[in-house]
Amino acid sequence: MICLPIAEKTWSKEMEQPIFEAWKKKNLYKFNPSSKKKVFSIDTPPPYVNTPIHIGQATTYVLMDFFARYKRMQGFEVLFPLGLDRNGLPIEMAAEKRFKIKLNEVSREDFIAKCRQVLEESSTESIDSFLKLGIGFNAWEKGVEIGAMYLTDSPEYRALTQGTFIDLYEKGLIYQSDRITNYCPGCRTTLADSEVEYADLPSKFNDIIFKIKETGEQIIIGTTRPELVCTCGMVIFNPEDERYRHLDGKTAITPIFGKEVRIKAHPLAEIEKGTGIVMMCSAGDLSDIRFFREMNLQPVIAIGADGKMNKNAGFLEGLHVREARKKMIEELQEKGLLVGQKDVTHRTPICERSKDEIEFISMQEFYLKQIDYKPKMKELAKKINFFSPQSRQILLDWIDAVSIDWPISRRRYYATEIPMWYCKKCGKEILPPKGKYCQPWREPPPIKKCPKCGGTEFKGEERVFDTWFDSSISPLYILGYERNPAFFKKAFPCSLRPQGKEIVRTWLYYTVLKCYHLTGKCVFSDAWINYHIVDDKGIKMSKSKGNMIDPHDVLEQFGAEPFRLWSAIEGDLTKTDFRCSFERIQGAQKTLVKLWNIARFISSFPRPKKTAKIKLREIDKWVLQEINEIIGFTQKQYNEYDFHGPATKIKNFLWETFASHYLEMAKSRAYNDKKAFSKEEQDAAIFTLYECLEKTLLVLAPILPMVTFKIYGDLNNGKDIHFEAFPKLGKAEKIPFSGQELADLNSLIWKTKKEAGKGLRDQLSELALEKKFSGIAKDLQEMHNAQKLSFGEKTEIKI
RNA sequence: GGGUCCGUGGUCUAGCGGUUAUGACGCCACCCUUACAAGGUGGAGGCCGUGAGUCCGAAUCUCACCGGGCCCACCA
Repeated sequence: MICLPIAEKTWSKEMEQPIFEAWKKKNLYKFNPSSKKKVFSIDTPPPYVNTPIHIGQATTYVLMDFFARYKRMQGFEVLFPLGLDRNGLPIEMAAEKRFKIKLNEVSREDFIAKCRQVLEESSTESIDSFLKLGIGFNAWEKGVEIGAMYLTDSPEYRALTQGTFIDLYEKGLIYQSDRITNYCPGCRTTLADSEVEYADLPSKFNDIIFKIKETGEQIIIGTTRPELVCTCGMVIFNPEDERYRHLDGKTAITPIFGKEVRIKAHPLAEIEKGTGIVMMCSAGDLSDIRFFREMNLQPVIAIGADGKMNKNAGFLEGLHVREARKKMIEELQEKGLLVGQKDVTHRTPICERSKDEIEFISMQEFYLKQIDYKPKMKELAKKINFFSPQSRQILLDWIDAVSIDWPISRRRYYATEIPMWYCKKCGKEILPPKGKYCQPWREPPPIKKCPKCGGTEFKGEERVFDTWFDSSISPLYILGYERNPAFFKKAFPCSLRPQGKEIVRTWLYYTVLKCYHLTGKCVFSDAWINYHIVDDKGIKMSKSKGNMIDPHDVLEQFGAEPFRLWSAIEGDLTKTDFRCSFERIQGAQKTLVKLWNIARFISSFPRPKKTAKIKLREIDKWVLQEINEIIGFTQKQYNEYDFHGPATKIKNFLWETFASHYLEMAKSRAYNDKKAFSKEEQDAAIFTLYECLEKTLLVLAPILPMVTFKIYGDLNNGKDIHFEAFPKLGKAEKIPFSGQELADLNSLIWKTKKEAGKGLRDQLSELALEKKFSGIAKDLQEMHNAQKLSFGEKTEIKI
C-alpha cells in the first residue's frame, strides 16, 4: 500500500475546524507595528456586537479577507483588525426590551448599567462566525495595541472620540446652535434622520378659509395640520397656476389668528394637489424648515419639548398636538371657516421605537461645520480610488445634497459623552484635557475655579454624540492616532475602506469629513464599495419577508470554503447584487473536490529532486505558459480588488486546461509503464504537474485559505502557504498552438470515437495532425491510443 | 421627481464593434476509461427587453421606449 502525502480521500468541511482553530491559537496574523514591510491597512466595518452576522456581512468579510491574504502574500504588513460596534441605539433598545424599561423612566446610572449587562451577556456569535469563515484578523482578543480587537465603547476609543471633539472645538469647527430637529415627544429626545421611520397613517385634509387683505376675497387652503396655522409664515401657489396669479405679492390673513402673511408664487406648490395653494408653516416637516431658511422667514415654534402647544399657539396652549388639532378644527367649524374635510392617508414620520409622530421643534445642539467644506469634500472624493469607479458618484451626490452643518449631539445615554462642563455663574465652557475618557454628567470638571469669572460651581454636559461621530474616526483609531504617533505617521493614510454602498453618505462621508478636519488630509487611498446579497429571487432579505439566509446554515451544510469560493465566483459585488442560492454554493464545492483529487493524484508520483535533469516537452511548456498567463491576469486583477474574474479563470484552468487536457496527456508519461519515455521526460511531466498544482494553489490561497493550506502543507512538510510569496509572472513562452485549438482537437477525437461506438481508450488506427501540433504529437498519440501518426493540412481521424 | 445599475437558452452568467454567442446549474442520452460517478463524453434548448439610428458589419456604440433592482428626496 502506497502512503500518499495527502491521506484523506477527499476534502470535507470537518477538516476546516482544526485548521482555523490552530490559526487562532498560534496568533498567526498578529500585526507587527515595527515591521520593516510596507503597511497595508484595512478599515473594517465594525459589526454590531449583539446581533449574529448575516449572510451579507459573511460575504463582505470573506472578500476583505481575500484582500488581506493577497496583500500579505505580496509582502505587506497587513493591518486587518476586528472591531465591534457597541454604542448607541441598538444596545439601548435591546436593554429596554430585555428589562422592560424606558430610557427616561429610570436613572441614567441604572440605564447604562442595564446596557452594560446586555453587552456582557451578548453573544460572541459574530466573532465565532468570522473565525469559522476562515477570516484572518490580526487578533481575536481585545486590546489597545495596533491590530487588536477593539470595541467602540471602550475607554480608549471613547477617549479618542472625545479628544477629537476637543480638537475640533478648539479649532472653531464645532459650535452650538438653536435649530429645528426631529423630536420624539414620547421618548423626549432629538432623533437622527436614521432613527425616523415612516408610516401611512389616516389623516384628515381640511379645507380652511384665508382672507386676502387687499381684495377681501376668500381663498381655500387644504392642510393636514390646522393646529399649525399659528406658525404660518407665507402662502404660496405654483407660478404656472392661472387661478392664483393675481394674488402674487398680496397679503393673506390667517384664520382665527389674524396674522398677515405674504403670498408668493413658488414652484414648491403643486397645481393638482389640494386646492393648489399652500400655507407654509414652520415645523410641519423638514421641507418647511428648508423653505423658511430659503425665504429668510423667522420660524414660529408652537410645539414645546413636552409635545404640547406653547404660548405661540394662543388658545391652543397646553394642549397636546392631537388635542390641539381637534380643538382647532372645532373652532374653525364654529366660525364657518372650515369648508371641507376629506380622509387621506398621509405618509407620516414616526419614531422607530415609540411609534409616536415626529415633531419638528427647535433645540440647542452641537454642530460640526460641513457646509463651508463642500468643495473640499468633493475634491477629496475625487482623490480616493473607488472600486468600482461609479460608486464615487454616490458620495458626490450626497455632498451636493448636504444643506446644513452636521448635528452631532444626542439626548441619549449609551454613547460617548460630550466632554464639556459649564460654569454655572458665567456659562463659560470648560473642556477637559485630551486622552482620558470622561463622563461630565457624573464627574466633576478638571478645574476648581472658572478661569473667566472665578466661579466654583459647574454643570456637566448631559448630551452624548451621534454614533457616527464615533464611527467616523475608525481609520484614525486603528492606525494608532495619538496613541502611537510614530506608527501613525508611517501608516497614514489608511489603505482601504471597504463598506456597503448604503452607508456612503454616513460612514464614508463623515469619516472623510472628520478626518480632514483633524489631519488636513484625505484619510483613504482606496474605497471598496459593495452591493448586497439578496435572496435567490433577487429580493432584499428582511426579517419581515422571512427570506433571511443564515450564514450558520451555510457553514453547517457546506463549510466555509465552498462559501468563500462562491463569494468569488458568483460575481463582482462592487457592480451588482449577488443572489444567494444554496445550490450554487454547493456547486462551488465540486471545484474543491476536483482540486483535491488532482492534488492527490499528483502526490502519488514522487517529486523529482531539485537537482534532477528536466527535459521539458512542448506540451509541458504549453501548460506552464497557460498558468503563467493566469498568474499575470490574477495579479493585475487582485490589485484592483477583483477576485471574480481571476477565480472564474482559475477554476476554468483547473477543470479544463489542466485536468481534462494536460493531465490526460501527461498521465501516461508520468506513469511511464511501457517505458515509452526517457527518465528526463517522465520527470518533466511530474515536475510540470507539481509546478502547475502549486501555482494554482498559490493563486487560490487568498480565496480558499484552508484547502490550499492543507494541500500545500501536506506536499511541503507543513509549510504555510499564506506566508509564501505570491507567484510572479514569468517570461512568456511562444507556443505554436493555442489552448483552444488543442481543446478543440481533443474534443473532435473524442467525438469521433464516440460516434463510432468506441470507448475513449480504444485504439485509433491512424491520426493525421496539423503541423502546429508536431511538437506534442507523441503526447497526443499516447493519449488517444493512435497506432499510426502522420501530418497534413487537416486533422484526420481513422478508427 | 433626482441619481445609479441592470434586462443574453428554464435559472444564473461571460462577452462590450467582426466568434457557429461563453460557461455554470438544471434537463436528456451513453459511459464505473487505474485522480475524481460530487466524474467523463455527447445532446436538446437563445429572433442577446422593444423600436429606430450609426456602420460594410451591432448582444456590443447612440437615441427613444418598456420592464426591474437599489439609494436619495418629496407627499401642504
